[in-house]
Amino acid sequence: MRELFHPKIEQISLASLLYALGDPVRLEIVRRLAEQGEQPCSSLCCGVPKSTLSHHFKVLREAGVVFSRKEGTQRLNSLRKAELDGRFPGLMDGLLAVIDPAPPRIGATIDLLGGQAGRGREKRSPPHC
Amino acid sequence: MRELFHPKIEQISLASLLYALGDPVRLEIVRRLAEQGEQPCSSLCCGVPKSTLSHHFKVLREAGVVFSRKEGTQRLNSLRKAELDGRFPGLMDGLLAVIDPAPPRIGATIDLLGGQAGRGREKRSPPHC
DNA sequence: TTCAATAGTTCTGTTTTTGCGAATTAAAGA
DNA sequence: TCTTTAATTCGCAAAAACAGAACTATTGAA
Repeated sequence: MRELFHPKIEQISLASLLYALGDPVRLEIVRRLAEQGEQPCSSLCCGVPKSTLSHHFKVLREAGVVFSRKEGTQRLNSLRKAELDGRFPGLMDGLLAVIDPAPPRIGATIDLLGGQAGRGREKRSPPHC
Repeated sequence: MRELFHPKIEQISLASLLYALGDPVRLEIVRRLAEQGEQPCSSLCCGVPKSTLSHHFKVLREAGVVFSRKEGTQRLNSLRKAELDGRFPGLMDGLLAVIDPAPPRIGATIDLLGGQAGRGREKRSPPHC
């Protein structure tokens, strides 16, 4: 598990940020990180294959949305909220305010799917999660 | 030029909206519609092939971002701002506030490109622009 | 009415992404 | 060292993006 690439916050464009957020799975990840703080990938795996989730985290990381640090055998991800707030004032708060929380199933693992659209591309390279 | 499909505003998801906005060309289109009001596709064609632009407008339209009406030989596009404000309060304003305007070239056609990332998919079908 | 011009769309082929299962790597602990 | 857990990478099939070429619709002459 090698160290991961994190773009400098001033390098990220609004389009690439929105692109990263334009997927229901990734949006749900962001919502949970905002709500629950730092989380390992594994705590969000429900309903999505690991390899796919790894891809989504990579997209989020490369778009500057999340920061990942190694911690033993897992990787802890957190929102780069303060940095994003500095780069795009008000954007994340406005966004988090309108994310409708995925229907909560009491005490259960939550299905990350359910949204209806949003896929995309990137132009960068390194891996993730 | 047949009539176009416009989703009901309550049908659109945040993810699909963000997906549509997650492309530098589309983001620039949105910025200009917000700034200049209703515009034909042709007024935004600079630097992007017609067929590609048509695709981008289709994505925006199907994501509920723009409304298109026929007017003679052209199609006039406008932001569905009020509806979007109703569905996702504050989101578009927050977004428009942080779009950095493409470098203005005085009196010239503006190159729509220049951003660095953001592509995506959709799950719908009908055409556009 | 017929022709030409303009605005957009659709078609088609190429390239890029995505999503997922399978195999792999890394770290931690018996 | 062997196992378990966590996550990445590989490889393939399906989908989408892009852009050029061809097509359709509308307008405005001639």
